[in-house]
Amino acid sequence: MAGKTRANRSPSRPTMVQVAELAEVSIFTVSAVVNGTSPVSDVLRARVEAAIRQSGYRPSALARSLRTGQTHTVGLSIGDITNPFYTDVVARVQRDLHAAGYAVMLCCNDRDVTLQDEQIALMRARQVDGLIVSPTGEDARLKKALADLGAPVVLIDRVLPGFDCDAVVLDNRAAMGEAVAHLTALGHRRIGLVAGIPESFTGRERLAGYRDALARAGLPQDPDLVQVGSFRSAEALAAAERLMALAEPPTALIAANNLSAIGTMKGLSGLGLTCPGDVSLVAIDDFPWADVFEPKLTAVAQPVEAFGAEAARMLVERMQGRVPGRGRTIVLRGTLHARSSSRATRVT
Amino acid sequence: MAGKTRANRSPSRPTMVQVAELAEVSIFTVSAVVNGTSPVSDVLRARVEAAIRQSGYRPSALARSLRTGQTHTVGLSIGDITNPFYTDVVARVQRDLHAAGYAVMLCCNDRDVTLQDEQIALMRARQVDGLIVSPTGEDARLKKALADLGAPVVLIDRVLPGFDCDAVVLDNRAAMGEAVAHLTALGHRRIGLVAGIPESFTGRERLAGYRDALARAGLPQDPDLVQVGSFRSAEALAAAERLMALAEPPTALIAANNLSAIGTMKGLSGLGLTCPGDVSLVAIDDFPWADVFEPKLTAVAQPVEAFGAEAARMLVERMQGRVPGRGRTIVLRGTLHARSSSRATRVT
DNA sequence: CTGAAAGCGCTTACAG
DNA sequence: CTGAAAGCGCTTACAG
Repeated sequence: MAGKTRANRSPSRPTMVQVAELAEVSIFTVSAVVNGTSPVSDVLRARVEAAIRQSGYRPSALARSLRTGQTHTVGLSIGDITNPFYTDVVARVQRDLHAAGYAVMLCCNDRDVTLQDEQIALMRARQVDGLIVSPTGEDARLKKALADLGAPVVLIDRVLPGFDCDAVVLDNRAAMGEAVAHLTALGHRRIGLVAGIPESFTGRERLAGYRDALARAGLPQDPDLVQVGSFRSAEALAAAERLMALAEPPTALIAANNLSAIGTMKGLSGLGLTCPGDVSLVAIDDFPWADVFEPKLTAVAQPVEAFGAEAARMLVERMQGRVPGRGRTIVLRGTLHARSSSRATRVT
Repeated sequence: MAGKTRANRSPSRPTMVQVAELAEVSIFTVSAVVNGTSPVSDVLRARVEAAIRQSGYRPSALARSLRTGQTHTVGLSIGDITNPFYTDVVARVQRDLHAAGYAVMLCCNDRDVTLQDEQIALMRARQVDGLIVSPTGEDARLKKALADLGAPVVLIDRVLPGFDCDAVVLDNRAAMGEAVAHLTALGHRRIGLVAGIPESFTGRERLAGYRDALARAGLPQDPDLVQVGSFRSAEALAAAERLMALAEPPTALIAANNLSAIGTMKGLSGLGLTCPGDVSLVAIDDFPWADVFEPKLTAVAQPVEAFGAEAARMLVERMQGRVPGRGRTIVLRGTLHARSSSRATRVT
């Protein structure tokens, strides 16, 4: 081991001018070989390359961006990275965008609209070339902030009514339809919903999907069977408690997302109820460990990789100006994984 | 709803010069009121503020950074955001750094050393003011890249032998010690380890902690009882299979991290073994759902929030130049949560 | 194929 | 308290 490497501020890194002087060429020539933007004779090229190696020159992305107006940086704004759905999406977006030559700036607003506006302003100031956002709320201020960005925007998971741009969303109604159909096929007739945020696209769509599916199955709509869990564990816990406290409690529950499923399970165990013994449970969103721990959660898995890949692809297309015109919406299908948390009712 | 807001490239945003012209002052005055960097008379200030409002002027962080040499951007380089430990740490780092006025650039290298170097080079080109990194490998090239950064570095989770900088790590030996002590107290004498990466700081420390604890308990060191799971689910699955295939299989297993625990559980269920019926299991790293699904995983929880908070705090101190001198290492303690995945041996 | 020069949008000594 | 001007490190017409 060659002694300790010490972290220290480098004493002003070499600039293009210095490389030019070293190589005894003009700064233009240096730029031309660095960027391959203009043909350079072999002699000069060799001199420049030697000078670069010798000086340890690295171009300043900052200066380049100021000149070109492009930062090759993309903003990624979500509510909560801790939600496994977003974690997976972020992972894929980061990977694909890096491969396409873009860095990603991550912002989590924890569902705080003000923080969200602030973060978008921050990304605007830093002149991101594009933005992928899973919007919190549907405020006019948000839409204005996005429009003012002056860069293409791709929405993930949620659509923003009244704002035209690319988006990639789940077929929420179909996903909910599968969940309900799975349970009715098992004989369930009272199916409770631990619902999402009513003010969000996903919350509304999943609720609508639930209602549609009940209707298709010829089941009545009982408002008591829908309790808002706000896509959060603690709220879902309370919602599950309310559902199971009904005079005629449901025999099955649907959790509107991953965190709701955990909260619902907590609520049940707090009440001393077992799943699927006392109630069946189906969730929208899958977990990597759902196959392993008990009850093995029946879930409608979202194609998280596709979410990230499609969002990154569409954004890159827009940033490169390859796709003019109005926003495109990609609708992805979920996949039901039937496991042990849902079972047939005893009396059919 | 006032019609659709259309996402479009703004036709060149207003500049400081334009604001100055509008307000009929010098560009210096505009800068002074924008940054509060120099006192300005009330009359001029009012004119400037009006001009800013009227033109919708927003300063360019890019131009400012080029001048000042500070980007107020921090790099965050980790192996895999999908690992819940890093997810939580990233969440906290992002929050604290944003509060301190820094944006964060996220890079995941998926344990690819080459990709890691590339991403560090990318962040260097973008002139990040600092870097938080959970290093993949301990290569000399990596240490050189970090030193060349010319900005303070804070290590998370892993220390880099031969590179002096701030770091925040778990007391891995103590954590392992607690896991082993918990199991020996339950009467276990053959305790298998689904070990981490031998070439990493955490892998080595946790293994050493396991060995020390066995010694303290007066138990023999059986090399067969240590199988490498590489901190990954698939490898851990195979390691668990090897452990349970021993002539004299262990009565308890320790998984070296969260993903190893999931892999170990998969391995067990593949072999038709139950936990804790056939084997007990203790993991380093906790899960938010560990209290809810069966078996409820006994785990040594890492203080993930503290990891993020301390790393962010130390980096900010360094970036502000408040703390000169050699690297500081903060060692955090884990907390054992005894749950149902570990139980007493039948014959004591 | 190569160079001298303007300019991207700011900040900041230096004068007044 | 205010202004004119240099310069951060690049790219890119414009000439030759």
